[in-house]
Amino acid sequence: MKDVAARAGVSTKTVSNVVRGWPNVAPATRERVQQALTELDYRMNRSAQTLKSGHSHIITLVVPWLDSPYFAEITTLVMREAATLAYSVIVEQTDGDAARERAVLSRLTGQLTDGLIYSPISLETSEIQSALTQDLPVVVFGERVPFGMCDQIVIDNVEAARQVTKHLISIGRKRIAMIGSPSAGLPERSAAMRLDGYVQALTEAGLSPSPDMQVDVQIFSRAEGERAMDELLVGATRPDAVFCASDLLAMGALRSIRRHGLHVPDDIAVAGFDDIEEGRFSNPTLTTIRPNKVAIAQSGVRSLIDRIQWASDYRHTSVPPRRITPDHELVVRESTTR
Amino acid sequence: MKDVAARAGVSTKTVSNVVRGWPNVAPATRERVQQALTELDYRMNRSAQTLKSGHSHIITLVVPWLDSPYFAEITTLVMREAATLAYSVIVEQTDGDAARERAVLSRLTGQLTDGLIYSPISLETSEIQSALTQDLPVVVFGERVPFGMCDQIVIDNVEAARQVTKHLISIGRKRIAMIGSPSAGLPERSAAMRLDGYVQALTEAGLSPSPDMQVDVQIFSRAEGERAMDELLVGATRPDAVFCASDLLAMGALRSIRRHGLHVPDDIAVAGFDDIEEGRFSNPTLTTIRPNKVAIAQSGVRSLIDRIQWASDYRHTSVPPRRITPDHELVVRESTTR
DNA sequence: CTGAAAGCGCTTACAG
DNA sequence: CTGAAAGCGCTTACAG
Repeated sequence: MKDVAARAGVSTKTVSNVVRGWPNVAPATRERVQQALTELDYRMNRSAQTLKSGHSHIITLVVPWLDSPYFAEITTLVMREAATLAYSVIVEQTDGDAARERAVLSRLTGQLTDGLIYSPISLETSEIQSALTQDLPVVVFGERVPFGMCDQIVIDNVEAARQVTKHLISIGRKRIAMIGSPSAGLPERSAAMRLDGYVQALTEAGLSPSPDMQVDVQIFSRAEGERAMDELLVGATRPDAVFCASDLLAMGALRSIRRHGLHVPDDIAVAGFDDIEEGRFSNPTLTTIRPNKVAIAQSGVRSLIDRIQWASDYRHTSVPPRRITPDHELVVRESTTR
Repeated sequence: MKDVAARAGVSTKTVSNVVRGWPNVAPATRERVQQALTELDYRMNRSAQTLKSGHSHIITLVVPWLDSPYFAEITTLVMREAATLAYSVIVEQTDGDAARERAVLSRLTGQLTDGLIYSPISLETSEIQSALTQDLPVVVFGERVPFGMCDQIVIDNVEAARQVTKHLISIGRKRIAMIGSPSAGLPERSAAMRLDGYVQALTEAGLSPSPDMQVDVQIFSRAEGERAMDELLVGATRPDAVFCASDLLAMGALRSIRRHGLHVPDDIAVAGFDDIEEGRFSNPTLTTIRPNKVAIAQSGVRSLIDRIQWASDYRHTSVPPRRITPDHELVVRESTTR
């Protein structure tokens, strides 16, 4: 930058003004500086800019598993939205493990990141709370924190689960199981919400929820879905429908049912949750809940960047935490249609 | 750091020595500094460190699509390996679009990244070459650059395609089609390599490759796989086997075949490439080539970090480009087994 | 509209 | 083993 200034015969202040597109530079000066810039093939040193300005234009996205299709899709959309706002994205993976969720939080201040989009699975509210006192802007995806603690983006899991269960009832099923109820190994709050919605729908329809028909899992994976369905199929009463708390679980369930020589949906109807692309091509295609992932990603990124910019402009004032609830819809496919 | 130094009664040099774990600090001094560090809850300012040292400990991974299962799996593994070496990963997505692949390359110098793992799809060799003159360490995944241009990680696509095609021949198939041959819309070099291997295997077995049996695609997606299979099924001769250049294409092909009321593998055997987890649960499960993804990710990250450290230690010498070829294996599943 | 100068928080030869 | 000091490359009040 000093070289550019010398060549253009101005101070570095003016070069900086031109580079950053400030308006009050005389056209002739701007011209001269522009030329020097291109002649010297000037590239801004971002670490110097970051040091001085306090902003890296990098945000960090913390996800439990990037190779889970749902999170891969969300991550893609987050990156797309961040890119349009000129931010880069560092991705961190925790495997949903409490220790690693904690580690990521603890070593964040002073890192090269302006803020955090965080999808906790295992970490307790209190720990998240204390991490929030570092004055790094944070937006949380999901149900893991209570309302009012920080900005959060979360769909109405109870209502969505209720809808899909009602759909299973509406096609005449009576013995409706659920795979993916919460467990010690899976503290994910959304599992509990989805169980709530499922129980509500059954109760409203006069069907009594039975613990025998609810199988918990360690993780939302195909393998766990298959194992859980196996368990249901050796049980006393065979279900005629299964609501899976995620599409990945449903994929495993489909495989188990097939292995047992049964047919979907004739013998057992199957529904999932997430609307991953895989479910639009599986055999049979999968009925599911489609959360508005574009809205989730966009509102997450925008809330975060809002807060980053607000924090730097008005350090003294504070904005109350916001909660954004993207919409969702039931998508009916072959797995619940004759 | 100044505050810490004051509190411990030492210079910032000594604090820096302690923080960075340098050996030559007197135990008593170290002790005092450590205490001051914790009392003040000191966090290193990474942007200052980056500015001064020239290293951000961030690497950038450029992928065409993060929501493609293959790349999601690779990205996960890259991040895991980077984390063990204390590097963070910025992920950039290009959609396989030449303009965006170019953009990512052009705005890299001076960015907060120490190096690049790059998976080009569309960009011409010459353009990649010129970008390589920026002295940022780069490792390329895939076939897009000629040997010797830079470090690259690539499996033997020809041999792998040959193997899978030979397998289809070995189960008695005669009319073996291929989905995913290269096209203008899909300049991906690995598609060409896989076509080569397929043609070689047919020729060796005395079967003559026919252009009618090779359908190109715009992108390795489920939707394109379905479309391509539809095309094959309305053709003059119905294939009795299909080699798909990726598992995602195969997923689409399976759906098309099912829609046409045909059976896999009895009517048509199907094989893919990549071994994404989806193919271990699909109906039927999918025969495929399993590239050693752990090896790909690990050798990519290690080569890059090697080069980053080498570059800073011995600016004057140069290391010749390396080419690493991770192994692969054929995995036979239901889609090619009666 | 433009310049001179301080300073962001580190690292690192150079002395001692 | 430790300190004083320069400097990485920017940004930004403050003058003029």
